[in-house]
Amino acid sequence: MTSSSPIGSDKRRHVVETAYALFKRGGFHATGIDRIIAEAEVAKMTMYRHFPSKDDLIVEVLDYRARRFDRQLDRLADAAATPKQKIATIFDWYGRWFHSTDFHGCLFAHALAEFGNPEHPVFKAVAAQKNGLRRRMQSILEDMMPPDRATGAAAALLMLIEGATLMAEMGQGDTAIRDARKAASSIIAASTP
Amino acid sequence: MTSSSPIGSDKRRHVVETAYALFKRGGFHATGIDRIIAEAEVAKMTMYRHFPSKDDLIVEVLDYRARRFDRQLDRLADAAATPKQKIATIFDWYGRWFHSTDFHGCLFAHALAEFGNPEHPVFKAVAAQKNGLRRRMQSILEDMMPPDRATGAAAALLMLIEGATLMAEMGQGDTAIRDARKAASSIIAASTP
DNA sequence: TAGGAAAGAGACAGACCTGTCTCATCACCA
DNA sequence: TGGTGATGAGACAGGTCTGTCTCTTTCCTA
Repeated sequence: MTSSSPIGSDKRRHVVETAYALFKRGGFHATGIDRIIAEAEVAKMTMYRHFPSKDDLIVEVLDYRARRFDRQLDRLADAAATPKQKIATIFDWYGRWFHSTDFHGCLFAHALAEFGNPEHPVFKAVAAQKNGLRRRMQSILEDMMPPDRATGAAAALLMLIEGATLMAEMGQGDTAIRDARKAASSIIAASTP
Repeated sequence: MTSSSPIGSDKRRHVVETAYALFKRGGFHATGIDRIIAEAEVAKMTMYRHFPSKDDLIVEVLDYRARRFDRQLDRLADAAATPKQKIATIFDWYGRWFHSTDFHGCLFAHALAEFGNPEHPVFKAVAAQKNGLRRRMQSILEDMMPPDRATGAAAALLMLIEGATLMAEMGQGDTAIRDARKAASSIIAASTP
C-alpha cells in the first residue's frame, strides 16, 4: 500500500509543502513542475507517482492548507469563552497572518483567479474552503443573534475578511484589519437584539 | 506618428479589448499571445509594434478597464443627489455587474494573484485602481461624517465590495450584494453623528 | 501618382511546459 | 539472502510560450 509506508507518506507530504510554498510565491500556472521537484529534491517520477497530474497536486495543496487553517481556528475557538471572543480570535488570526513573513495573500483567492471554471476541482476546493469559513462564523453568530440575522452577518464578516486580505496583499494589512474589526463590531451590534 | 493615425489607434484599441476579454476568461499566464492575436485577427508584429511585451499589454488592459470603470461611476455619481445615494449607486453598479453575462470576477484581483511582486508594473496598476475606488468612496463619505471616520468607513466599504466580488465569482452574487449593502448601512450608521 | 507608414503572414529561435519512459539504486522484510 | 516496492536520475516526446525577423501587401496622403 501507499499510505502504509512511512517513507512514502513523508515524501508525499514534503512535495505538498514545497509546492505550497512555491505556489504561494509564484502562482499556479507560473510555477512549473520542474521547479517544484528541484526545490523538493525529489525525482519527477516520485511526484507523478503520488499525483497523477499538476491539477491533482494543486487540489492536494489547497486541501492541506484548508485543513491546517481549520485546525488553527478550532484551537483558537476552544480557548475563547464567548461568541464575541471567538469571532475576535478569527480576526486575531488574520492580523497575525498579515504580519507573517512570506505573506502573499490568500492561496484560495489566487486559485480562484487562475481556475475560474466552476467544474474544475480547484474551483470546488476553493468554494469549499470559503463556505467552510462562512459556516464557522455563522454557527458562532447564531449564539448571539437570531439565525436569519446570523446568516447575513456571517456573509458580511467573510467579505470583510476577504477584502482585508486583498488590502494586506497591497501592503495595507494594518489599517485593513483594524478597520475590518471596527466594521465587524458595527455589523454585529446592528444585528444583536 | 502612432497616435495620430486613426487606423493605428483602432488596431491598438481592438487588441486591448480582445486581450481584455481573453484575460478575463482565462487568466493572464494561461492566455497566450498567439491566442490573443488569433482572436483579434491581427498579425503578431502588429501587436508587438504597439506593445513591447506581454506585460505592457496587460498593464494597458488594466488601465483601459480602470478608466472605463471610473467613467461609469462618475456618471452614476453625477445623477445621485445625496452622499448616501452616491454610495448606493456604487453598490448598484456591482449588483448589475455580478449579473452580467461573462462575469468572471475582478480582473485587478486576478492580476494581483498572478503578479504579486510589488515592483511589477501590473501590481502597481492594481494598487492604483483599488486606492482610487477607496478615495472615491472616502470623499463621498466625508460629506456625511468626520474625515477620520470617513477613512475607516471607506476602507470597510471597499473590503465589503471586494469580498462580495469574490463571493459573486463563486455564484453567490445575489446574497453577497444584499448582505454587503446591509453591512454598509450599519457601518455608515455607526459613523454618522 | 508616388512615397512612406502601418499591417499581414508566417517562419524561426530558444526556452519552458507537462507528462512518460527506462534503468539503476536503495531500504526493508520474509 | 533474496525479493519487492519506493525512489533517483535523466533522457525524451510533443506541445506551447514569448519575442524576432523578413518579405509582401495595403492604404493614406502629399
